[in-house]
Amino acid sequence: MPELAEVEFYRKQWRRGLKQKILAVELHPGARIFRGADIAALRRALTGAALLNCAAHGKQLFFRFSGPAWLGLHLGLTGRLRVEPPRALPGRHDHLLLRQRGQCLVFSDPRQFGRVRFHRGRAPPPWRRNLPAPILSNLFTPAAMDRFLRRHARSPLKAVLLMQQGFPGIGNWMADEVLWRAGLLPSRPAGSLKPAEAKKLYRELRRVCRGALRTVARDNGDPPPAWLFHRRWRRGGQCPRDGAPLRRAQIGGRTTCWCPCCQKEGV
DNA sequence: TACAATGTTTTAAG
DNA sequence: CCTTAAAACATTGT
Repeated sequence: MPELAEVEFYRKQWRRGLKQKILAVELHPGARIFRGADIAALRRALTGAALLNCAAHGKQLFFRFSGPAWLGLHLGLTGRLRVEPPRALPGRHDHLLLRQRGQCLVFSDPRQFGRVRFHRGRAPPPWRRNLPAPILSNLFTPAAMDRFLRRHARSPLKAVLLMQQGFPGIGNWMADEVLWRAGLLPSRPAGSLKPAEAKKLYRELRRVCRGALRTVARDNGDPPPAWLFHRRWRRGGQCPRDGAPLRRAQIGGRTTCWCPCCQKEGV
């Protein structure tokens, strides 16, 4: 599920627990999402601690607690964060519950591709440092994007857009949306773009991120009606721009949707 | 039934 | 050491 904007939406769910103490931590010790994490230390440190800060970076979520202690969450493909009444009972896929006075913060993930990380100490944990430049930050420059594209010059554009080291927060539907709006075939080698094409890719990339944040992150709703998003899974889906039947294929290991009419091979 | 699903990580090959 | 591609992970829904 979660790409950039959905992750931001889920961050805002748990944000409702800011400044409040964790009265109890409940978790499923064997759950796969805890792989590699020190569960005993997590439980010990967070019980009685206050949630001081929350931040989203691409698809990653960071929560800082008094102590100090850090919780890193990745939602994988099916992870969600929600807020329940204080005494709510955990459902089948609710693997982590942080009970507070006013509410209970819940992390659920049926498929468990998601992940929980824990770190104790004042300094930010290793997994919180040296993160790639956020796409909407001023560190994400056209030159930086071009460098990344050239570094993966032989891979299809679609696959490169999915790389979190270069495009943090971009996932399957956002990548298709960006390429559709930029008029670029997903199968184009990333190193084959002419300057004008790279410029267009950059602009549409930022536009899609902004648009998704404005709509999806607000209330977990849908992107704007004219976006490819609404047609891409539909059988017999048509291009919102020219009505041409959409094509689908596996590119970069993922199902990819594009319009053969307005997304062209370079000269 | 069999396959695919808004994602990473590991493994292996070039 | 770097890039690239494919398989693996676990569960649900069509």
